[in-house]
Amino acid sequence: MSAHSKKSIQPDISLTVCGYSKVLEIISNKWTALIIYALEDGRIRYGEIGKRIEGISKKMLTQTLRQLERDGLIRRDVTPSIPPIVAYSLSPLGESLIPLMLELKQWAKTHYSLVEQARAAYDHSVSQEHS
Amino acid sequence: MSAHSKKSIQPDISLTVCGYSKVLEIISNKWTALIIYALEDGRIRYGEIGKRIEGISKKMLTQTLRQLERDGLIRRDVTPSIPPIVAYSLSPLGESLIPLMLELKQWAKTHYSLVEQARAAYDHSVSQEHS
DNA sequence: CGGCATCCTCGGGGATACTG
DNA sequence: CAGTATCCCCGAGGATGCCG
Repeated sequence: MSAHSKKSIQPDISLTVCGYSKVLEIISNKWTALIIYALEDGRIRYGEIGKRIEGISKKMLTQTLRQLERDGLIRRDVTPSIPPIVAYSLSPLGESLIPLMLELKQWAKTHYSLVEQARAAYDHSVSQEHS
Repeated sequence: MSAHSKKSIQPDISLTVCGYSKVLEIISNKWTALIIYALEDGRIRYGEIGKRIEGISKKMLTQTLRQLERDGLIRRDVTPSIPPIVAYSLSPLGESLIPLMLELKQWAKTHYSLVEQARAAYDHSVSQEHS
């Protein structure tokens, strides 16, 4: 290969390799961030999470919790009473995400209004040129 | 409201309000992080981005670039020659994301192997209990 | 209470072809 | 070169119902 040396550029950025994407793959599901947020305060029961997060269904709550558990970010403790009590809490690995998440929130606090301005300006200029 | 004070819990975590989610909504599209990564080195042409990112189609490249532009994170400079030259670069707002992204990468570097271990352990224990 | 099983919809995103 | 325009498919995720 490359018998002719036109200096062909090889891909050097890949979804499965890029560190950015690997973390986002973990925390960017629709409800993941919300659940982590709910768990920040400490140990909390299944039902309580559902009540605190607006609009989440039991299906997605369970599914997202399972994923987080599988990734080792949260712990699931079952008290086998009737009815059962199931409480979730962040694992040490999960807690290591908190500083990261706080900076996400901080960025939003200081920059999100600029994003909204940019969107408004962009949409306006686009609608103008189509008139 | 709350005529009866059973201390009914109100949702206090919302997709549209949570700072975590607002940032993730911006940077968590499939190709967004990769493109930001490609732009970190500085001004770069459309075609070059496509060549550097493995597996991206022209459609998704254009579409993701448009979103980033709309959000004010990147700038698009056109030199109207034939053929045209279009170069993209991070805006100041986009550059403000870089420290955040670096920490995402750093977290992956130090913790991702633990996530993989947790996944393997979880999958193993699940397959065990179904035998 | 804390799930799991189903069904269904909607849109993200891939493949391909055309264009100024 | 730097895009549009179409068609199409698959899977995330919502709604609903049943269960130990």
